[in-house]
Amino acid sequence: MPRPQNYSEAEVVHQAMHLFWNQGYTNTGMSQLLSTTGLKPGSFYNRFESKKALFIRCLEQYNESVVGERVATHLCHGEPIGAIEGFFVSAFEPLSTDQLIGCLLTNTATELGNSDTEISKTVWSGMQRIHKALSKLIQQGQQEGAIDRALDANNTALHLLSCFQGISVIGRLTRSKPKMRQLTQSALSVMQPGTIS
Amino acid sequence: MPRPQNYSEAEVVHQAMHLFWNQGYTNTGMSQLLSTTGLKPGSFYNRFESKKALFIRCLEQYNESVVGERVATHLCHGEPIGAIEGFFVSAFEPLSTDQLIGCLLTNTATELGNSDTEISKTVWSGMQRIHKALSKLIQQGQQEGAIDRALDANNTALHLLSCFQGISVIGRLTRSKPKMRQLTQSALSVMQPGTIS
DNA sequence: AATGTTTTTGAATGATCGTTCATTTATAGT
DNA sequence: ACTATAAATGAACGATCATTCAAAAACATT
Repeated sequence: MPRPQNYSEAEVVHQAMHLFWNQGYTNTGMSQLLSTTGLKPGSFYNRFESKKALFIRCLEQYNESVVGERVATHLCHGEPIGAIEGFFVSAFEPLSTDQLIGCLLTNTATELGNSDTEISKTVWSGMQRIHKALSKLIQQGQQEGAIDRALDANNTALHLLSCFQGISVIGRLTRSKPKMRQLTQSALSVMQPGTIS
Repeated sequence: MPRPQNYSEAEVVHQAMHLFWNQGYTNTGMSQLLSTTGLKPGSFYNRFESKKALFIRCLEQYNESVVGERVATHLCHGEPIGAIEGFFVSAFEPLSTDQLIGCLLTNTATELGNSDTEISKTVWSGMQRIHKALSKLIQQGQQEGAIDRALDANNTALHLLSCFQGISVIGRLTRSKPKMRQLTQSALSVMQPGTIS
């Protein structure tokens, strides 16, 4: 009976996510959001409560697809240190043009982490996802003997998460892949007492 | 002969810098800039070319006063590792209410590093200041034997700079001083083969 | 006092911000 | 065909954005 919806909601969220990823929340206007997705204002507000509500959906989608995908691909099997390296590389040297360089969570944390608690919570939950997977992998590596047992797994995972944010910042600024590669190695070196950068 | 200027240009830049530091460039509007500084539009544009021009002056001021001050205070004398720790602490546990938590350069890098090359250059020059001071201090520590001679000083300095950015991101998001403290220790641990976090 | 110079003032600019709403359109069931 | 339902459409909203400009005001010099 009703008129059918002529767009894919998932596709809209996907496209909006990439705009926000590239430009940030405030620097992405409704006009660009509408022109990119092809939606008209009425359709948009019929489906999404507001620009902010869409943004939070994009963050959730990012946590599920981008973060979730990366975690599942790199942090759930294989030799721990190599796995973590793969995780970093996937973020800073993306193979698919669909994946942008750097991290939406990093950008959002600095843009809005100071002012919007709802958004901050969503960003932090995504980061915790990474933290948990890293911590688990480190513990596993310690059991296998690949990682120094004297390290605190949670602290080390937090450190790696923080390094990830740092590389994301440097990468966004310089776009230097050599730097990002070098920084990844430095980040990993905390787990490898023998290795020197 | 001319009518005298009834405000301090340095004070205006100082106040604007703190607004940008807190809220970011895009999220700080001219109306707030004017009400905080007490300037009227005409006076503002008589003195500063544009909002962006003022922002760049704020970045330069930040590089000179905040970064320069921190570098001079913490990274130019004393025992190297303790000095670097002091540098981190000063940024994440500021004593003066005049210093905000985190780093304007970090926030600006993620907000505009992707889109504005002039701003990016100014941000990067501030970061290079930190990098150079760190590198010099590391080399000094290596000569004194306090830091492992096998480390590459430039790479290690870049790593510390990146850690600094990462802590700034995590700090802005969580405001957790224990986390920032722990992360500082983890960052320093690369230079201390014996120490374990 | 009158003059010249520069600043201050504050109203006003056009553009864009995010959002609303009345209307039209497309479908499935009667 | 007609009806009921929900979506699509696009003009329009008030608010705020950064910026401009003509007029008034304050000083040092003459």
